[in-house]
Amino acid sequence: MARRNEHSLDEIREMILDAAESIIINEGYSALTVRKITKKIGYTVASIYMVFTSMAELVLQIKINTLADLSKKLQRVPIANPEQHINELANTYLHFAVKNFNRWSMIYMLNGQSNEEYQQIKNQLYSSIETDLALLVPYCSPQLIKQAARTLWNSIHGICSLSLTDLEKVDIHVVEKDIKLLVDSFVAGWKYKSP
Amino acid sequence: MARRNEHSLDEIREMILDAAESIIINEGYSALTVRKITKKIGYTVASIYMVFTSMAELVLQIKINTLADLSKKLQRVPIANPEQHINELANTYLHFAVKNFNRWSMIYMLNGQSNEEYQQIKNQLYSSIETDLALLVPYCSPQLIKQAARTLWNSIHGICSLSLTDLEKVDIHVVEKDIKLLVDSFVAGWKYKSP
DNA sequence: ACCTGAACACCGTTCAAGT
DNA sequence: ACCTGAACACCGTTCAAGT
Repeated sequence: MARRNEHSLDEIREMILDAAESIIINEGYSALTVRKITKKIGYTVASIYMVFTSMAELVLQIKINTLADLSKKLQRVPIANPEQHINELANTYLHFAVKNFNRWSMIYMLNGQSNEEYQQIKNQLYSSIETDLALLVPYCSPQLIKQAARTLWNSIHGICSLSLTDLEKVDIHVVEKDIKLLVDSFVAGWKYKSP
Repeated sequence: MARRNEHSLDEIREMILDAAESIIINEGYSALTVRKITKKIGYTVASIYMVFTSMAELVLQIKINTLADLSKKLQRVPIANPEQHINELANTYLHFAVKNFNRWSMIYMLNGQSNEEYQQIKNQLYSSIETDLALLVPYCSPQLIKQAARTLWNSIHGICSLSLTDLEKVDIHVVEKDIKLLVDSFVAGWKYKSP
């Protein structure tokens, strides 16, 4: 056997990514194995190493794709007054996490590799909030804006993360209210305390 | 072979937990295997199933022990004015996470099992903040106090979590400042917005 | 009753060999 | 050049058997 030439290497790469993604979506990250992926696309186990150096690289690519999806959703949030816009962004993040729970929770699994592209797309997530905060407190130094954006965004993530994983029986409306409480309180306090 | 009777089952259980904990501390959670644990204590692989039903149960027990350690540290934080006390608690949490990074990050690894004891000890973490918040805004309903405590604590965790894992080259002083910014802003805004 | 040895059904990764 | 088959060194878990 060998030599089928039905698909180009690029096509095989895409087939693998698609198969892996659907396994993650349907069965969760822990169910992802090389054997399951390659069986799904009709190739042998070893074929995956023609297009990826390791499982870790495949996983990183999937993480990047998920972040890209998320980033697109956030960019589509309509511009409004800053406070409302931040609340909308946070809510969009929460609902993305709920709807794409298996893909989303995978992003933050510890240990993970990382690369330039990954870091860059993560920084994008902060930047949208930065412009809102800059509008709220004019004359604030860019450095403080960056700090506030990072702090607030990490906080939003913390609420989503613990609320959705701790026990899934948490009502989503409770999480929505927690996020609103955080954003409103933080913004109000930050405005008040800033020059 | 078989039958050595050098140790009671309870002793073996403790030896296993100690060995597992030191593997996690030194090599990280991903390095933890049944074979490594049992080799360390001089027993065979199968012996672990005399005292634990599965690796998952062992891992849950270690998580509980870590949370108990953390809870003790938090309880030792001296009472001060509410705002200062919350800041001290948050800082204690951060430093526990840094010093016990491998044990701490393991607690929040998704998928994990859970039981009564685990949930109970997690709820303890919120309660210390609740009393502080109640002092800050008298006549606030217990329900809103609970919500604020949960929201703030989850936010603190989010900052620690993303800051420490995203890339460990983050300066701890930066994280300290982010946490202070969160706590001060949130508390100021929450006080202002509450009845 | 306590503990073992060996097996079972899995992993990710490698690589000589086949077309 | 593309792809395979088979092996390697691992996993967690089980269980008949030995003392």
